[in-house]
Amino acid sequence: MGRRPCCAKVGIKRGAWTVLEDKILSNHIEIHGEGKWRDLPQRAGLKRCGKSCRLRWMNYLRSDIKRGNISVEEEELIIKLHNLLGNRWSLIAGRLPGRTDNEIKNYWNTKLSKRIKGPQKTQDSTKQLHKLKEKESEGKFSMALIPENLQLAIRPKAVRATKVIIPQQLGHNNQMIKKNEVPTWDHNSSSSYSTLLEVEDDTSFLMDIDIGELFISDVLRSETQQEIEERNENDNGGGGDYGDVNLPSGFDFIVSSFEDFLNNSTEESMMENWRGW
DNA sequence: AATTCTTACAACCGCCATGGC
DNA sequence: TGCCATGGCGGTTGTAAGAAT
Repeated sequence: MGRRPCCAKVGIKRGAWTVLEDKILSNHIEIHGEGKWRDLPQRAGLKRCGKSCRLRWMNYLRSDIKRGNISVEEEELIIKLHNLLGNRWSLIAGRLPGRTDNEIKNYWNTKLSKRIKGPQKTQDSTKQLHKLKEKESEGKFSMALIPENLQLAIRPKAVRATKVIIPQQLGHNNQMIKKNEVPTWDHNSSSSYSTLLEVEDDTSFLMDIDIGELFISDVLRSETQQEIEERNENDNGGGGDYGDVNLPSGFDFIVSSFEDFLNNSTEESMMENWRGW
């Protein structure tokens, strides 16, 4: 049994929406509210696919949509978030009030992806997984070689954004450090406490993203716009503590936390703590 | 002025997660 | 437990407008 198509393809209008169609759709949603998209066109008297109506409403007609150019601040945020989240446009859009996932995706594809060129040191998780699976099918690699707990970090697609939580930070022996508490952490890197303060600022844009949605590798490879530019200028092939990945200073603390977390945890406690974060 | 190329973005498509039954 | 409807997501395509030739 096949899947029922979202709408009958015959007699359905496609392409650009007219002003009249927009008005009909807006009026209908104002009166009846969102939802029941499949039946909406019939109820509203539109010759459109329900999915198309939803998209038009979500991406264009909603009153809370911000029109106009994307500001420098927004752009910076998009870049940061993209480094951390990859092509999870809806998650990124969730951090930019008034912007839609479609808009950000388009902006990225047409402007930012070209600007941030240079050798791609990283790939998004989907591609990573795809490549690994290819290698596996060629017999050059086995997924079994990857510890099970790390396999969990390779996820082909974003799960739905749910709650947004900032992880508590780990101190020695994985003890949680309460927010606003000066950590007793004796970190070897150039800065411990100062880095913590920086991190709190630098990650403020992540305040309501569930860190469970991030991969360790995502954190490891996150770059700020400044660093991207520096890398593009120098393009020396990198170095640093993590192979050819240039680490942003602001993430030292998080990276160290993850390292301690990985080094000092049993598989069970790891999963427990991870979910608890 | 005409044609070609590029850019920007709206819209479409297929797939997947979730929830109700 | 499985099926189905629904909503949502990310990738891709289509096309209008502007720039370049």
